[in-house]
Amino acid sequence: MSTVAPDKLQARADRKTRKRQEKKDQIARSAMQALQELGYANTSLRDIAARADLSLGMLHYYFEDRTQLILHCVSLYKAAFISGLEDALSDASGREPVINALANALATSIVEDASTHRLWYDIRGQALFDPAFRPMVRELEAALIGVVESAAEKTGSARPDMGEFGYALIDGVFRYQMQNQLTGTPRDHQSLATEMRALLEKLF
Amino acid sequence: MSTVAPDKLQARADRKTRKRQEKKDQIARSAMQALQELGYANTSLRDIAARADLSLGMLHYYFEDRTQLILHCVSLYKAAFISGLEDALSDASGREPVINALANALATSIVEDASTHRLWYDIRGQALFDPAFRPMVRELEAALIGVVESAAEKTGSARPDMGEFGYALIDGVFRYQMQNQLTGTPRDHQSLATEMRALLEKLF
DNA sequence: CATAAAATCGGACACTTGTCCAAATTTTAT
DNA sequence: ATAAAATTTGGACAAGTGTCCGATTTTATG
Repeated sequence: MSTVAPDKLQARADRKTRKRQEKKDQIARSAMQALQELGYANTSLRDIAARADLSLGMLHYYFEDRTQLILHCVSLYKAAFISGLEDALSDASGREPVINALANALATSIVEDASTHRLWYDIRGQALFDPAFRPMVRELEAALIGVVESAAEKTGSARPDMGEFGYALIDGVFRYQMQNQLTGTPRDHQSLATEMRALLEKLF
Repeated sequence: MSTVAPDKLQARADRKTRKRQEKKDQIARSAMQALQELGYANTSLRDIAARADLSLGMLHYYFEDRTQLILHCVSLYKAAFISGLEDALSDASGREPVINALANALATSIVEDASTHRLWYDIRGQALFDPAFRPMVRELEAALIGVVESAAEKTGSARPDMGEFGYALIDGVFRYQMQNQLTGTPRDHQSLATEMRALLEKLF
């Protein structure tokens, strides 16, 4: 029989799993550093371990395999990017403010997090070949489509297929901007936002 | 001194290099098979050699290294895709015919060559990390931007930045269609063309 | 403090990778 | 027919990969 109350045991177990989750997140953040820099194809577990100041074995102590670790990274990316967009949108109402908020949020993300998005596009590309990544990609894209639909409603331009179609268009411009930012001529926030606003004005 | 005329020597040399080029193309076509199926990250030179019914050493006899071989594949893809689009456009004049021709050509390519485009998107993503691929990606995208500009002129809607902006938009929809075709619910030619036409009507 | 559990290390492992080369074969030219 | 050149082979090589595990250290618990 146990010498402590069941609720206390539960509390302990929760603390344990929460601590474990935090450690996983911390490892994933280090992993994202490496993946952002080197790309999916060129990042080894040793690269990740080095950046996390951890031994190789630890990675397998916290993650089943390489794929699970990378999926955890994408999960973190999703949470950050989506909630950022949703926050930007939630503060705005009315057509022009909504368009401005979205354009500004996207432009800011290009300037500040271009190499993080580069990693996302890399993983999304991998999902075209490796089914293991598809559910996560689908989840993230569904959330992005939801953001577009939400913006469409706020601007009074909600239509069937607006979410998917709008996502594809915005993503096309966003990706191209990211590519130019990293491998071409970097542009400032205003220029990026203006271009994105031009698209959103036509879309919504 | 030589026993044959210089022009004959020249002709021989040309035949040699042409034969060599054809062999390189043939190897590259086999390589594309493997790359289309497995993706950049998961395709080894042994995978390629197996599909080309060639020994491993042959690949290095014809190509300096793995990167050069893959670049040759992209070069072949470029020639085929771009000239296909240019042909489709050259036969059309007037706003609606041009829009229809472009929408149809793109939709046909989604239905027939989705996995080839998947490879292109994979390589384009690699270029974000590996500078060796960037010149080729730039070249191909410049050609695609040129196609969009050409279409814009034919529809009388040429504007500054129309090429880049239009390319980004069309690419966003095209890529999303390709992704759905391969990992989601495949659609028929008409449905794809209708969606693309809807975009082109607004763009031009 | 003692003990059990969790965390961490360091290295072994089997396998794959791109590259390279000496030798053998085939093709071409004289 | 013969020499030279081009092509092809098969395997060796070192480096790198993901995975796994026994031993050790650290942490939490009674």
